[in-house]
Amino acid sequence: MNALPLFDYIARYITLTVEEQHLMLANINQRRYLKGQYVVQQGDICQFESFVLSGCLKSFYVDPDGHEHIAMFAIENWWVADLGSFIKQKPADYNVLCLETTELIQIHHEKLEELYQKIPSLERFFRIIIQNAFVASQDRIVQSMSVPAKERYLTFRKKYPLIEQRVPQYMIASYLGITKEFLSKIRSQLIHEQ
Amino acid sequence: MNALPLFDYIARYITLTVEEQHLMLANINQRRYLKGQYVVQQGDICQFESFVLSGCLKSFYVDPDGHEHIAMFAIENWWVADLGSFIKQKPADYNVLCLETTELIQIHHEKLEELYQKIPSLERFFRIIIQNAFVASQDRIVQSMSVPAKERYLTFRKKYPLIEQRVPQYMIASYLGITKEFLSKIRSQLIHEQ
DNA sequence: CGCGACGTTGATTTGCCTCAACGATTGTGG
DNA sequence: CCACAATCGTTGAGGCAAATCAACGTCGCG
Repeated sequence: MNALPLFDYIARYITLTVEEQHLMLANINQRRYLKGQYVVQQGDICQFESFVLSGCLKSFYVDPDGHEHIAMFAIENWWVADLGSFIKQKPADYNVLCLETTELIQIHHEKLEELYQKIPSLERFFRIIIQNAFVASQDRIVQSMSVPAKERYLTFRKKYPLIEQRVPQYMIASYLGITKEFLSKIRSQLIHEQ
Repeated sequence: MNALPLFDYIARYITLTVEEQHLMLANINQRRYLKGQYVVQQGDICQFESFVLSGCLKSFYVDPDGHEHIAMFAIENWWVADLGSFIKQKPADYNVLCLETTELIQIHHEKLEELYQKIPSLERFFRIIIQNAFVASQDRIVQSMSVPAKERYLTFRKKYPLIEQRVPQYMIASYLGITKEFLSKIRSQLIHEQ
């Protein structure tokens, strides 16, 4: 298992003793998924929090009309799960699907609860991670209300250049809350303006 | 100071010893605000996390055109702050304003960091709180993309009946991401269809 | 009473969606 | 190595949800 990127990432926020690192290692698993495979499916109970070692995923909701709405993307050094399903251990509202061959480190729900008991500073770690995610999520809500689609697209490109290069445009459109056709028109506008 | 509601609320998630409760008491303050007063203003550095003992507040962003976009409401037993400003100690993007006479319990940023050191289970408490808030925030994003305004209004009424009764409609419209005029039309539709 | 805050209603406009058709690129099997 | 099907992106015509603008009604309150 290649847990180094995970421990590096954790080390940005908290310090783990060697014993704590071993304890974690004993309670996590690495798993490889192929492009097109589901990590979580709507209706499943989400068993794992997953840390992305390599690859790319999307988490999305499929509405009753069959339209897909992307909640977030995840690439290297991101966490992904259906958090609502994970914390309440209830059926998932979201799907998590691999857009590329993807290596994940997964922590099972029960194991994480045990780890929280044994390594209290892990609570701090996840508090900080989720706090940041929450702030970003609030900002995205307000952006979607106050900023027109063209500007949201430009902001996305600036904020997530790595993602923009790796995922097809119709998924970016879905993330931005617009149709692929409309994003296409925005892009052609941007080209003609400059 | 009337910290009972706060301790009751905390007790839903973690158990504090008597000494820990005293330690907390020594590091929090109660403060009363009048209707119309700001707890945080855009540009300020947000110094406090505030727990609502009584009253009602809105947190909102004012865009460059002067339009106001409500990120959230807060009533009894909610927490409110500009979290992004609070955690990074940088100028706030949001305002927090009292809609009624409001009693808050406030924890200063520095004191909270100290408390985290001294009472590790507080990390757990806030992790859980913020996890729930994050899940709700993600759902709101997806809702705003997949559900038309009329349904979002009905969902809001069902989910937050207490808030709906206390705040003017134009603010609910702003929270839902629509204009007051359009919400008014939705309401008259709802009346005429039933 | 009169004013300010809030809500409503109607006419018009607009940002974005839907539907449909048409490239361009890629990959895959015959 | 070509055929042809997916997959992805583009373009245009028409439609709808929601915004804008403007006017008016209605309270509660100083």
